[in-house]
Amino acid sequence: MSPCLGLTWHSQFKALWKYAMNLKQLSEYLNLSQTTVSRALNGYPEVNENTRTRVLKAAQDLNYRPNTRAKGLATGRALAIGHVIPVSNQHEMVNPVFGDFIAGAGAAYARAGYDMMLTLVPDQEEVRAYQDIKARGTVDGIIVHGPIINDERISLLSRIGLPFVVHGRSTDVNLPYSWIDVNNRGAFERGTQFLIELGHRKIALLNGLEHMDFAFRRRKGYENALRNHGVSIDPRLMRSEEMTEVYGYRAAKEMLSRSDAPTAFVCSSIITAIGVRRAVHEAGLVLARDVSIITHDDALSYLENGDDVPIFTALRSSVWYAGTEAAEMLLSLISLPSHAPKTRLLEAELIIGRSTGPAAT
Amino acid sequence: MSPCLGLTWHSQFKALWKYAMNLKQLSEYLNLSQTTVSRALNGYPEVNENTRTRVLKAAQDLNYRPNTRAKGLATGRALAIGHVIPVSNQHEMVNPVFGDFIAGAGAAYARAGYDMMLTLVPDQEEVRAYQDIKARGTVDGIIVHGPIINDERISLLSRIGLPFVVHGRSTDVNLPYSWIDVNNRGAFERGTQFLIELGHRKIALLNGLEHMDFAFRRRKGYENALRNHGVSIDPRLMRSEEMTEVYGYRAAKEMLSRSDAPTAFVCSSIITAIGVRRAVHEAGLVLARDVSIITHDDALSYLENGDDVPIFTALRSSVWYAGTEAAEMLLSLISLPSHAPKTRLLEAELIIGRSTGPAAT
DNA sequence: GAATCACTCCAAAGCGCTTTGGATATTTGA
DNA sequence: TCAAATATCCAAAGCGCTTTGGAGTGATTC
Repeated sequence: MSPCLGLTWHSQFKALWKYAMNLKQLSEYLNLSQTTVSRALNGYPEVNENTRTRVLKAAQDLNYRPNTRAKGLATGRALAIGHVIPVSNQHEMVNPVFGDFIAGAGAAYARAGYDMMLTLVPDQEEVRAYQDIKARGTVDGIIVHGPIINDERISLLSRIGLPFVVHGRSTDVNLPYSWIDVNNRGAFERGTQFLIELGHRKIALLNGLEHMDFAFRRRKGYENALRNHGVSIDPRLMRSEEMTEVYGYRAAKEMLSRSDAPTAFVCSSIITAIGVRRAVHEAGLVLARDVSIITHDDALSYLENGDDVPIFTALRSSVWYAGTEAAEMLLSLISLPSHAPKTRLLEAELIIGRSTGPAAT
Repeated sequence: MSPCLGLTWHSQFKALWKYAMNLKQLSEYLNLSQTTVSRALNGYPEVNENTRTRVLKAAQDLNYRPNTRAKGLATGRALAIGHVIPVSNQHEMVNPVFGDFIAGAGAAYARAGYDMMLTLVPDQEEVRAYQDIKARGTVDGIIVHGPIINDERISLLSRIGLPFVVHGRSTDVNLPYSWIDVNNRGAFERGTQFLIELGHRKIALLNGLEHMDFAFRRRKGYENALRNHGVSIDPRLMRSEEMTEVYGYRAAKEMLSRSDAPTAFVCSSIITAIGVRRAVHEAGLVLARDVSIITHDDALSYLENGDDVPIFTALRSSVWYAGTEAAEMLLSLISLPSHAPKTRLLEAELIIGRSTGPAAT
């Protein structure tokens, strides 16, 4: 049954390593019980240090790793975090923000030995999807993306008892819950005020979809600034759409063709701002002189806002950083489930770039 | 032990649903064996149709879902696909292409009942990471992203025996393996030729990092076209970097300031092309008239290349589509492991937009 | 009327791990 | 010197599921 020559075993297993080895094989190879090997690997104290090093070396040599599913079954934990991305069926769009956020979070998970699971969920099926995730037990907690106003997912998840952290917040939800968010209202109020102080009065807002909470708050900030300075709020200068380049272009083109064209634009995304810039150029106007643009900037790695001198004057907040922070909040929430919800409000920096200037008189 | 009133049980379980219920409970509730319930749920024939509908209804009502880990342990399959994204440590950049690809793949997985796992891997640790994934058995197969020239991951994965599909190919790897790729060489040859036919002779290439296989092939295509038309290949007109906006801007700005400035640019990404456009404007030049741009376009949802009339003349190939196709290839590879590797070469469309025109004479 | 068959259903083993509750040496204390 | 404490190790149960190998009905066949 068990050949005595370690070497024989060794080479035998070595040859077999493509068919992942298990604890039983490893313990037979070591002439130890599975219990002891398991304890040695997991750092329990009741195992001789010599034995432990022997076990660790063998595990290393034979390329052993515990099977995730089995470990999960036995411990009741999945060692995985889920990211649930709502997908509108009409347009299966993936906000580029998402990639950077995930990259940040992924780094944190890797440090903690957690896996990351992605689930795309059509928005009609959300309730089912979350129940599903909970019941199937594939993850220990989830990050909620793209919260809308009064997002029912929050009460659902609290009811279900699945730890979660929201990237963003949800206006009108009164339950306590964990979130990390940028101060969107404050940022847009500041940005709009900055334009007003430059003398602009006709300031357009090219916002994201306003059932999304972040966009709703941004509009509030924009409106606050206008109100505080006695500038009238003109619905004709406000748009709310998916934040594409073409959207920025079209909206700006249309507005700039009016007799009472706006002299400044506040954009919710650098991509939209790029669209606005295109319209500005096409209209034969000059940025910062004829038309000013200020935009939110998520500091995406592929859309850096210039180098030394920023292209756009911007409200900057790194979404990559938000990702790592959200991940760490969730991990600590999972390890200390009794604790109260954590919240974190990030401030956006106002970066002065080359897209703003005093209003033409 | 078992109260007779179905109602009692029902409400009892209903109250408990936040603590996911299991097969044993469900079968006790139904007064059936676990075997029968399992078979009923999984569509095996040896179960009465009445029983089956009764089981299905109860499962639905009590919100039962089989535990993924347990199911995986029992079946030996993970019902999950892994996506491994190499991350250079210096710059943790996430190519925006990735989001769209994932979205496409995710749709396919959802249809097939598979989960999606993401792993970010620092490129020094790749070998370990893949062995890890195999040994831990968390996924049934993986999608390999961002292949470089002579990518060692391919032979590693074949050796390990983990089904995989590469998004892209790897020059100099001679093993058979499954991949889906765009005809990058052909596309860039066509695009460059298009510019030559418009009379351009000084054509710059703003490529991605050329250790990446796609970028290497694109350069080959570009060079082929120049050679075929007797245009000399000028290293001073060729750049190879991470495809950001700032890269396009800087490179174009520098080149346009020369006495023998290029009259056309071939870009590897629409984002880089946007940077070039910025430099062109800033130099007081007019697109299509003074300087032409042709770019690869991955048809990203947030970076649509205009609407009716494309902004850029482009070589278009939807990465979202590539994602769904890759996913389906992998799924079929997993279900029929004996089959030979599948390969799929997608052609990029040449889209004529408003960024190209005849060379100024 | 016994044997065969199709139809339903079930008990129990097993997937690979952790962990409980000892068992067996080895030291220690008085 | 013997009991008690300590240090190591182990057998076996259990996590929630699938699946093997029957068992128990009636209905059908000869």
